[in-house]
Amino acid sequence: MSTAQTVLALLQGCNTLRRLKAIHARVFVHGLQSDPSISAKLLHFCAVSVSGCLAYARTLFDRIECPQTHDWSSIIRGFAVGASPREALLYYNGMLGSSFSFADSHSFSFALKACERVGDEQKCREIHGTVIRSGYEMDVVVCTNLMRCYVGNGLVEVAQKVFEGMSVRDLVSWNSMISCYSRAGLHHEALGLYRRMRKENVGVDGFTLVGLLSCCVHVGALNMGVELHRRASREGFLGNIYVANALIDLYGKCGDLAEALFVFNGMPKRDVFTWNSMITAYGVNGCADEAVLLFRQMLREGVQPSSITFLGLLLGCSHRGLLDKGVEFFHMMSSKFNLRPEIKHYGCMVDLYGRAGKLEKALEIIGTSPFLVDPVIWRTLLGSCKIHQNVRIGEIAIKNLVQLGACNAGDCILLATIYAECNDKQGVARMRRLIKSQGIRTTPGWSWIEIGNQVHRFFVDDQSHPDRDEIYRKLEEVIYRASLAGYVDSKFQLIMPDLTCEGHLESSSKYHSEKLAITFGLAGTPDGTNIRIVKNLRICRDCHSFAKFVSQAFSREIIVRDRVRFHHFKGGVCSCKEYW
DNA sequence: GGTTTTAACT
Repeated sequence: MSTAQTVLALLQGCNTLRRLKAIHARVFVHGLQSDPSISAKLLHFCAVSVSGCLAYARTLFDRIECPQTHDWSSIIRGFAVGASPREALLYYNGMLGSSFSFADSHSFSFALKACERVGDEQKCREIHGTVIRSGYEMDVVVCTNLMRCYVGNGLVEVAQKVFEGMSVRDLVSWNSMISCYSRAGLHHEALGLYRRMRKENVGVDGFTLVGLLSCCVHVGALNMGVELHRRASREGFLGNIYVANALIDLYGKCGDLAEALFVFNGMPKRDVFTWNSMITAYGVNGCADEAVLLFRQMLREGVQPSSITFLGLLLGCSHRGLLDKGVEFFHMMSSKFNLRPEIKHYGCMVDLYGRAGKLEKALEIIGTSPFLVDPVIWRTLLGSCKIHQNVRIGEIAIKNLVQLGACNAGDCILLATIYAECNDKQGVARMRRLIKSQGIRTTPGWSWIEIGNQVHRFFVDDQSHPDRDEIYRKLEEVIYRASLAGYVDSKFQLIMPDLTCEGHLESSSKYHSEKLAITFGLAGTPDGTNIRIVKNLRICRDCHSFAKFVSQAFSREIIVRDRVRFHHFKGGVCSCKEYW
């Protein structure tokens, strides 16, 4: 065996930087430093391996007289995934200017990865141009990276164009497009892609299932999730821990705790995601006691909790009103587990104290937060002020929201409602003026309902559904039957009929989206079927009351997942016990 | 020598 071959063999088995340096010394002793295959191997190890060293890689690279394409790729890759992706782009530019080498699919892919991390939209387009000029436009891996890079820069439409333009797509490209839609918040589009995959007979793997399940969670598409669960089971993916974790999350966030627990119990191996998903599932469904029991079991089994574990626990405590327990967990984080509470944990504490009526204490928590205060935390406080009709602290909250430039119509409406409930007409008028003067935009409210595998979305007073005439006729009937059961139409009841949960101020809206969705569900599913609604905002008093009486009048269980929690309506009562 | 996956305060 020649010395060069011996060195290459040594490199093959090398797994530490110390060993590598020893090999490097040997390379010098034998005068092999200019052997291109050896320097390439050395460089690749230093730039890419976890036990490598980027600074050392840079030294090695600088010593290569005529770097070849794979040398450039290694150094670009190292920096692209490391601490300074900007530097990767500098090397990419260097490669383009070099006369010894040319860019190939690998170097393009790594440069795009760097570009995605840097967040340079212009550079992304520029690389795209070079890709086309270099004839790599049809390369599957390059296109996949282009898609990711565009989405990372907020250009999902361009990513979609790249995807549609591909002449050959492999499963990774499909999975990546699903992930791109998901990152852009276009969950419905991602689920639409799955329909296309079925039509075009593209199979699925664990990546596909996890991506799709996550989309189902976001839009509350339980039926679709159940179908994916069946498919996962049929095709042997239930042993995939990612898939099983995503299923627990799906069932938890769709209000089916029994099924979540069934998946959890069936897992031979669990990681911290598994425990966190199940604890959070209990938390969001208002089962704090179960969440705490599970947490204890987690510790008994020797799993180290993460900060997310505590978020699930705190969430559970605040929705159940377990003030002392929540405070205990908050302190336990740092004292027992060396975890620093993050801004979201402070948010939970504000919620916890606020809901319990301790608004001064909630305000104090905001003051002690070492983080830059965000709008969400003030909005949380404002929500508590609404529950406890506290004008003074409500005004502090809105002032801070205005200062942060984050005050939205929903916030103004919340405070206006507090004023109205305290019969402060001037206060209500001030809020109206604030909305007008600041040109504050309202968030349109919408509700989803899934019938079969189709998700139907309704806006307030929606006119876009093809069956709208029939839906509105049915709605009149539903309101009539609900009122026989005791429902009082809000039009005669509210102090401010135009200040409502869906944020419509100017034109007094008649039918909130959940009323339309519930009606559509009653008409479109067999008697006795549960009706599941997902809503982007909080449910308002009127719709809450409506849902209660409908559940009684039609003997249906109605499950509404609003922006923050579940309401299970059954026989005229709601699981939230009027506390939300 | 490369590409795709999960949970998180209102």
